[in-house]
Amino acid sequence: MATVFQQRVWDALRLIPRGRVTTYGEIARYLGTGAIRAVGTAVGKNPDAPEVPCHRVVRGDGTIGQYSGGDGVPTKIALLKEEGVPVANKRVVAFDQRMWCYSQSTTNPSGS
DNA sequence: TACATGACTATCC
DNA sequence: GGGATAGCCATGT
Repeated sequence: MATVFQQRVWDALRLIPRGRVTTYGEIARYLGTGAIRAVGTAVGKNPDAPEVPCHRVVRGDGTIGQYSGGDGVPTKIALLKEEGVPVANKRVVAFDQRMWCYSQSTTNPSGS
């Protein structure tokens, strides 16, 4: 049984566009909470369905982190590469540029 | 209700 | 730069 918290986390994952990645902290902030640990737990308990790109979630420092399903981390890396996100040494290449920010989709990046 | 666990992050050595 | 410890919130037993 999935809790509301988990459903919110999975919903946030669906907002991540293909070829882009985000961090657990960003999701936690998007949900309006600092439960980073809880976010990671929720993501790990996701049904692993293609509707929930859990592989697009990496750690705050750009490392792949962990993954459940397939061969684990190797599968996560493979999926990211397939979407156009190069990964080297278990770390996202140009992570800072591929980091997805929910704020940029709700606010004007150009600012005032 | 209380304790232990976890796909994390930040700090200290 | 790398390894270990503490803090954090939600979940499961």
